[in-house]
Amino acid sequence: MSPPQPLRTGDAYNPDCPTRHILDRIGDKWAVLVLLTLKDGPVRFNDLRRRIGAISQKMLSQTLKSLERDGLVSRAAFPTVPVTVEYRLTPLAGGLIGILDQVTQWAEDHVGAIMASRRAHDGALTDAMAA
Amino acid sequence: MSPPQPLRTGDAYNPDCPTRHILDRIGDKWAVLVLLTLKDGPVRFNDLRRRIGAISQKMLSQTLKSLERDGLVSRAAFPTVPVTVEYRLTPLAGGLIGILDQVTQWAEDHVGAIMASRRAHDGALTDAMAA
DNA sequence: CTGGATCCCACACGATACTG
DNA sequence: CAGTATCGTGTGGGATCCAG
Repeated sequence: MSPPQPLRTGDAYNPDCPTRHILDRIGDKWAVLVLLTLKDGPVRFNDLRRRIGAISQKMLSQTLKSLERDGLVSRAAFPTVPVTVEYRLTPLAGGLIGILDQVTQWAEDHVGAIMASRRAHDGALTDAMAA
Repeated sequence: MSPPQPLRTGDAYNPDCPTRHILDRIGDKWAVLVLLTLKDGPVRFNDLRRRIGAISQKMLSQTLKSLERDGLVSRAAFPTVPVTVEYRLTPLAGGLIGILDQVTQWAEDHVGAIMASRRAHDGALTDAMAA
């Protein structure tokens, strides 16, 4: 079960491998939150801000720009009186959302076990300290 | 497809929600890489280091500790002459690995489209500058 | 071999102020 | 409303040295 196996196919270990770029994007907490928020349809800038709540406008703007650059989000501006801008997922992002949903589902299903493990671990440490 | 729907069940937006903790863990680049490396069986500390390559021993140690605390990885030390330590996935991590595999698979499948989007985007910018 | 402890700095991120 | 620009800082994380 642990053969030599020098390096896997796509090999995400090599920083050169573009797969790492995607991993980094998934690793971006704000990006994931934004994608999830856009799941049910187009949302305007300040709406996104309010929905996510904790995000600063700088990070939101920055996150949206990088997501747009990656072709995961599209931007549409309407020349209304105060300008209106809508963000929505692109078809490309569709498949990713499905996976992200699985992640959040898994998280909801197992967060109990994980928190329990943390308490057990921390408790063991505390006990060791007391001993 | 875009009803009011004030807030989703688990609501990952609220920092209080423990689901966010899991998201943050997934958001940890090194943690994901470590989990993926452990997928095919137990691996020793320095083996992990070499396989991942770019990681510093500090981050590896730190990542392993937090994964162990979360009950996703288990540690086994053998009192051999130079001490030997093996890390392996716990059953709890099993389901997560499946999802992580989907992520890497998706990444491999769509990295081309994403890189193309980036080039198109950057090219458009460059053109705008030149104009 | 498996880590822990320290030093240190780049940079991610938040807060604030300003523009179209 | 939808951003951009600037500044200050907290800290993630690398490099290095040391210990069991």
